[in-house]
Amino acid sequence: MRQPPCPQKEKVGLKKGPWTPEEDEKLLAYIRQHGDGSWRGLPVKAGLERCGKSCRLRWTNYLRPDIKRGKFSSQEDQTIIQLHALLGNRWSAIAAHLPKRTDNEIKNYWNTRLKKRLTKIGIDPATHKPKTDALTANLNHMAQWERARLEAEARLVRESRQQLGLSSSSSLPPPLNNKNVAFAHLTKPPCLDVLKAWQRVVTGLFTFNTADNNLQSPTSTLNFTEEMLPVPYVGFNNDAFVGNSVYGNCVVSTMGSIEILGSSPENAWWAGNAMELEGYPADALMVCNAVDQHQQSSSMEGSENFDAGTSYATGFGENFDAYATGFGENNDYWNNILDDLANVSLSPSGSSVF
DNA sequence: AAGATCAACAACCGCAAAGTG
DNA sequence: CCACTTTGCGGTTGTTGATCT
Repeated sequence: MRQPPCPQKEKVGLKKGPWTPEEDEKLLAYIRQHGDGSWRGLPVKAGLERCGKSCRLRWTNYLRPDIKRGKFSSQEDQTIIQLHALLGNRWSAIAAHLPKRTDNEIKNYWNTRLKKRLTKIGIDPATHKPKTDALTANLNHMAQWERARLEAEARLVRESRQQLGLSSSSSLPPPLNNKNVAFAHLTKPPCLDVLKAWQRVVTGLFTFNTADNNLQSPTSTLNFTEEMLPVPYVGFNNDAFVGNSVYGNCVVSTMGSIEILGSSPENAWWAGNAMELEGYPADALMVCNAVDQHQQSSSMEGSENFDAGTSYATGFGENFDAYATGFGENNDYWNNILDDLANVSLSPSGSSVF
């Protein structure tokens, strides 16, 4: 025979709903004097018109002195996501790894924030796998962007030709003077053939090497063949990637291997479907559908979270819905790009890379 | 300014396992 | 072993304040 969930609730006069400060003080005073436990008889002894279960919940989830309240840190966010990928909705087990946080608080935080955040970036919070429809949406978004870029590029090429006195139908490329090189820099960021890049993701050419869909441990290794990953990828230290249920910081850049390590509390991390673009050197490019977990930047331009010194990045994140670019400070890299561009024709479309 | 909607959080409910006499 | 109580857990709902229209 099962007891009712709250044995005293049949009695009239038992209070429900939010606790008042006076009730909290009564409960605290009683527990200070007698300790917790024996919840059934506690309310009467403590002078509370509550059921014992309600008192226990209030104590364990709110009044206990060893509870930390307030904003979750990015480190805690990461831990929760990692553990949820591993353990599922076992909130008490997750809470055991987060000192001073209650399972109820973690559960609420997951349901109201983290779950939405993952959904927003195209990760199914139940499976921790990318959602196909989200990938398609991203692809459409990026296709629009690519189309706009090509149109702008074509327009600028037409304008530059007009300025140089060439007819629009001329098949001859304009002379490569400094002006054209400048245009090349502005209108033809290298290797932005994102459609092909994303196609590689969608068609699964670039797969993580987790045996199943669960995170096996806080440290995993992702492997690629050289063919899949023709350029060494330099992970930005303390960047994190979310993909195929893998979370962690990408810190290794050896050919064909990306190692996912544990988190770093003081650094921002990025969640998204990230990949390098082939054909450029290790410190070249990445496309990242990103979320700034620190929620401190409304744009990725100039963001210190990217290794801006050597990277060109494009992405759209939680706090903004437009592409932003972050040109680094490493002029050598961009000078090299300009040198490359000086050696190719300024055709209005197409990339020299793909 | 007022009502509607949303987000965040606290609390409740039901179930099950563990404990006790 | 049984009947009952206590405790723990996870899903869900209710409340409140902020934001939007």
